[in-house]
Amino acid sequence: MSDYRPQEIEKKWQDRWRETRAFEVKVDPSRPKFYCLEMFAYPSGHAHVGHVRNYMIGDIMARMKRMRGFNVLHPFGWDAFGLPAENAAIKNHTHPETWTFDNIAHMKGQLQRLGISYAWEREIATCQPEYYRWNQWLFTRMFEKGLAYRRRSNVNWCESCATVLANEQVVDGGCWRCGTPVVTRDLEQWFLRITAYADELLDALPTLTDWPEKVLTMQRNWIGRSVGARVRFPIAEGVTPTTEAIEVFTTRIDTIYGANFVLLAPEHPIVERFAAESPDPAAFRAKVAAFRALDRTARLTGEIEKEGFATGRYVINPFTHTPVPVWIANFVLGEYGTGAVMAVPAHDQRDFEFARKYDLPVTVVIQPEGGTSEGDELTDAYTGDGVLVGSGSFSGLSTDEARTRLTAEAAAHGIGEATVQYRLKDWGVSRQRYWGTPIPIIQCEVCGLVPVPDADLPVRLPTISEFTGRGDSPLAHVAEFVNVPCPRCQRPARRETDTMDTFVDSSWYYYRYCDPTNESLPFDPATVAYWGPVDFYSGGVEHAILHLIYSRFFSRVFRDVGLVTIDEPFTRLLTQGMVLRHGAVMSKSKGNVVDPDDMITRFGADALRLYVMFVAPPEKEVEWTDTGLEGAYRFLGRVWRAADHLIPAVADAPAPDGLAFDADEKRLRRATHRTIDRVTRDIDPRMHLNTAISAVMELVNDLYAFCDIRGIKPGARDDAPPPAIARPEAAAALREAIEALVRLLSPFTPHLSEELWERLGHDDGVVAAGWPVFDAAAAAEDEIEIPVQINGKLRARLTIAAGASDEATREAALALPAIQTHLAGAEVVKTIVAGGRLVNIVVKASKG
RNA sequence: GCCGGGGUGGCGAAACUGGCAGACGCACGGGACUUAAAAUCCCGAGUCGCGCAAGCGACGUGUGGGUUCGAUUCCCACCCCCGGCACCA
Repeated sequence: MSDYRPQEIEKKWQDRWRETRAFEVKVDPSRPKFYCLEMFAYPSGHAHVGHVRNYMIGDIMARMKRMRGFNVLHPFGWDAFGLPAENAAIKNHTHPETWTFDNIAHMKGQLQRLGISYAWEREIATCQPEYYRWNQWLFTRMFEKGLAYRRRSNVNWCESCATVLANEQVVDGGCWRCGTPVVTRDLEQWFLRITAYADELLDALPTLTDWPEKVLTMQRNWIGRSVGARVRFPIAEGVTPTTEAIEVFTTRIDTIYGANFVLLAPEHPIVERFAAESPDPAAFRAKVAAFRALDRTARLTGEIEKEGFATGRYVINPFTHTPVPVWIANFVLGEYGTGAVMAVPAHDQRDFEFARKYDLPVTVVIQPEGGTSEGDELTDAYTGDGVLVGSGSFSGLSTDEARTRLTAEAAAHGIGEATVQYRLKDWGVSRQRYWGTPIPIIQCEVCGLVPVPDADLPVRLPTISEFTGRGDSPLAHVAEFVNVPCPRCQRPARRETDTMDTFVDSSWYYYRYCDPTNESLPFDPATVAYWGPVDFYSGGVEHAILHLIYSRFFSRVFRDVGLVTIDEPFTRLLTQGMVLRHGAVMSKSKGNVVDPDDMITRFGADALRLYVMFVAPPEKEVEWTDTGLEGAYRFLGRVWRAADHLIPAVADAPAPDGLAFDADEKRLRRATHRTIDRVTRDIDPRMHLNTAISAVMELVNDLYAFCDIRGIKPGARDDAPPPAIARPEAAAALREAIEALVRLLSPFTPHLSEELWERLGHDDGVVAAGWPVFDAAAAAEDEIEIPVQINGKLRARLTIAAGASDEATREAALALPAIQTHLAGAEVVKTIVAGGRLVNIVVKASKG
């Protein structure tokens, strides 16, 4: 018998897990698999408790599933490429690789001290050539399929990070990493054609039934499919159409008879020609330039005054056959749709405001159900559905029907067609930085863009010593890297010097864990067929539209190159809440981080794990409190004292089967088995880890209450003699409770549980022992206490045999003295007996 | 504006299918042990009123209505907080 000394037992078990490679697994088709994964970590240096909460959540799941007989894959690794390593190199003159691996070593130690049950043999770091070689391999496959392509375009540029950002990486107009406002640059860039999968990515969302609604909504918004039509408005010479046309995209073709003018984005290709052909090209161009110079962020977020000017040109509305003016407007986006819109001021709020501002006509073509309106009288656009008016032969149709009919009509005349437009753009993956995967392409003057042959992969990142952080891609300055013969014609050629976005690395790492050392393929298809998909994936919600949409895309690319057969990589997703301190997210700059190592030193990893899991459900944010952690530590001391002190007294206890338990012992056994049931369901599927822990706490309280009644003193000091327990039945019930308790707690507090389990005389560990088995008979109540209400107000409690008939329950309730008192002089209207749960007597108040 | 989540004691929270609101814990108060303190063990506690007391009563889950024998839970309207999207035609 001894005190609870977490530092000793935690070290002991962590050493043992490492020595026995306790969490290593292999493919075993005879057992059900469970792939449990937490989003891997960027090796920033130190993990704080906000980061490690996520690893704890996954570990609870992994450890519980292991005990329940699953073959559990629970790996970990490092998202090891990225800018901070390079920035640190610039600042401290250390090589990014040194910085990265030093950080990995430190953080790995932190995770091991937390007792997270990772299969460390499978650890990967994405900056290793053995890993990024397969980024290059897949990029080549995508290039071959036309899914990776290069084009010049306006891209998002972060001045501070000196690199391009994908659309997904622009948050509120700023860089997702550093917040610097994003500017536009015109660059030659590599793109991955995620839009080829846009429909599939959207349509499969409803199959993700175990994802949070919030994430599904965010992805749906991000993909932003809108169904509409393209319609061509011929450019007019006077009032006659020419053969040239401006094409618009609209979701409201039903309003086309009310299209009073057409608006062009300042970036629209025809703008320059209109300028050149205008009476005063210089003034025209100046106005366009002013629009284009508007702050990009403000333009995208709509925080600008809507302005425009007439080009002096007209197009013919192809349905009304009347000329309408063409304006250039600052709020029309060049990169969406066709960069031109038909403006229907009566039925679009933006167009309405624009028309009123510049005194343009407003023609009503949709009447709301039962209402009428005139363009002159409108104070707002009517954007709802209704019935068409003033729309030629289409008048009288519903908006819904009109959309179909007008689209068909346009198609029949070759002036338009149905089309689908996405907000989602192709993924720009070129980065003008060093610490990333080299893009495996060689540019030859004769052959064009030629992929590096698979046999020559990986294209290794050359070691460079100078990091300036200035200007273009660092690799462009490494002559030996850049100047290579063309793989096809052997003439001198140049290597691509940009590196890949690090989100490429994280888009498929979960498959690599299944087969992390494969040297001939990214992974063996049969191995991934066994382990995949990830059954339980947890991480921060900040990846809802970055990592999680890219991964769904990559998983499909792997499917289409024949390496996997599933569509969706993650079956169940949990987005964990952040840990706050003083109301703010922990960050080094705010100086409010809690270092897990400090807490482990003071209270042990088990107490830290228990506290973080107990304080709130996993999805919720939590506020860190030291007193809460102390409470968890106190509780574990209480568990330790009960278990360790009683072990000698219960060591020889008989098995519970067939024993004649008395009332107290039965009550304890009931508590034990009810707790097993509750904890089991609370962890999986409910993931209410906080209530699972409170159920265990209640069992501990019940155990102490039992000891109190029997005069057993588990809380006695170290030097007290072990208590004697007279009845073998009592010892049996106690041992059963302790053994259940230790195992129910073991996903949360693995070190403490293993230690107590060993001290209880088992030498094969809690995993081998398995999850405690619920015994419904032992959990059953003989008698139950149910509330008795009068008119919904609690008036008395009734103790009655479990399973009593409704009639017997009713009579017993009515006979209670407290009920009799309340019923005096009242008339019972009816009595509701909710089987075994409640009695409610409905009365009418007596008059007078 | 649209979408999603939420609002419950001093605090973190619980209540699974409409059935005892506040489990469990933190902080707090009392008792036992101790020369004393810490630790530990036991007990108490939503608010208000009456009572010396055991107890009794009223009120109580953001606000207002509704459905129901019964509502934290379902419906309608509204207020507030958090997250996401947003001039996307």
